[in-house]
Amino acid sequence: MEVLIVEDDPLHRSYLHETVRAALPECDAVFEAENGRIGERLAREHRSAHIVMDLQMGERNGIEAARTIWKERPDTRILFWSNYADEAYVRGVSRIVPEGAAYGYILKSASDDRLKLALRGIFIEAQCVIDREVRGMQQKSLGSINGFTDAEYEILIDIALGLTDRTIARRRNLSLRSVQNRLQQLYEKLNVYQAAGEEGEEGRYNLRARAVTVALLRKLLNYSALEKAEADLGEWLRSR
Amino acid sequence: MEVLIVEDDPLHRSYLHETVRAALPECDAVFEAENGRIGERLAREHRSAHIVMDLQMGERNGIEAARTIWKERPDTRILFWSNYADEAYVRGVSRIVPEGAAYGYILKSASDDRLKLALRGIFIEAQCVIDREVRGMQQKSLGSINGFTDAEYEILIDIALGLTDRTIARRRNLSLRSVQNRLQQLYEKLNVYQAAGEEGEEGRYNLRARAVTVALLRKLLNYSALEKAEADLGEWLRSR
DNA sequence: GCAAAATATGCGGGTTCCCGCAAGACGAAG
DNA sequence: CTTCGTCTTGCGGGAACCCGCATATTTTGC
Repeated sequence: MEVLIVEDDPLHRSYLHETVRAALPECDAVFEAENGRIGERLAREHRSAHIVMDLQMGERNGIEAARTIWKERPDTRILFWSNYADEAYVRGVSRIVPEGAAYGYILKSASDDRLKLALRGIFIEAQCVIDREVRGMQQKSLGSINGFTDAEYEILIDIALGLTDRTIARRRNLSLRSVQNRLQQLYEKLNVYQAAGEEGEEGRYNLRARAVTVALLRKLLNYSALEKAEADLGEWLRSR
Repeated sequence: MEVLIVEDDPLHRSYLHETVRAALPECDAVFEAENGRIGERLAREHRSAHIVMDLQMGERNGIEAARTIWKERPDTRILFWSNYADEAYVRGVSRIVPEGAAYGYILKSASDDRLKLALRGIFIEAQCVIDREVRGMQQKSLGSINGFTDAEYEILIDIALGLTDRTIARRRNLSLRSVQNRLQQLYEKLNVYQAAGEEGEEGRYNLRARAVTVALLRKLLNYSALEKAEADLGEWLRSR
């Protein structure tokens, strides 16, 4: 068995290396990549079937790397090992995992044993191993109470990018009023109406801008999600 | 000599410990704290004069911790050791460093030797040691071409928080029109006017929201800056 | 298949935002 | 003192935003 490690922090990389060696005696070789781009290349060259990957990397982040890797080999098993359980990351990952693929999501704050268990579970047993904290996020992002629809998430991204209502309507093939409906829906869910305060005039917010802030503070959105959204937008703009 | 380490990642913490021992043989004792709050407490208890600190920590980030520490003992020497050179961090740090204090800002990606040199430079020689990459940011944030005035930065934060023009005016003791002037100034500097595109109507942006996005993408703003700004806002709201 | 519920559209209006124009305030040079 | 540059404020208007109300259209559950 061969394992590929994709992680930009040298300390974490060598720690992962040791842990993989310790948890998987059947492992013959361990390769290391220090960012997503190199990770993609090595995965292609070695036909890697077992990958441990950080999500937050400078050159090319884990989600993008995983997407292209999975596009080429959907049965690759990937363990994401990340510092954060931001809803933006969790949503990003579950968006791209192929049907039936085995994968995992473990926090860096997890213990040695949890990590080792996850390594064996995913690479040997083909299970899905998701940390408790991350699991909570998944529930939320898939609906139910505090959850956000795809439609709501989409419009959140659009206003976060700074698009006008009209532009959003064109981009999503909607009427102006529908866009505004979704916005109202979003404002509702994000609790942006609270401090508007009637005639009190105290703490009045610009709903549109406030919604983005609240989403950021709640980690519904984060830098890497914004970055990706911006890239998508650029592509769309160029295509017309 | 005693050194206090404030860093939430266990791997980085023990690496720092070793490096401090290696670089500073005259060091008698090393204390460790795993977040800003504990760091503040230990600094107080041990009257620490030499501190190495991460900026990004869950419980209480490095900038806040440093501020309270420096408030109690302005001659404390602090080496910030961070993953990022975001302008938001750099600006945050240079805002709080006391007159004449010795401090440093080293990136985690720097080599062993750079870190050791910085440790000796700051703790023994009382120099200021700022990494090249970080230095670049400082130039920018202090004025000149691509730089932002305090006024511009302030209004950027206010719209990022989602305040209305009127609220901003009250908060900053300005007239409505002045607020809007500063906004125009900000839009100018952030290059938000480019894709507005005349009658073409293509890619028209909501300037206010777009400005925040651009600032985030350029790392003029980041999560921790937003978090702090939100706390400040809450305080101001309560005070009236 | 049908009723109920959710979602999408159009219209009209009040509010906020964005900004050109012009007039005062203040400090820095000359 | 004058003049220039920068900052501030007021006014007015066009555009965008927020949203209540009423009407299609689609989806869902039975």
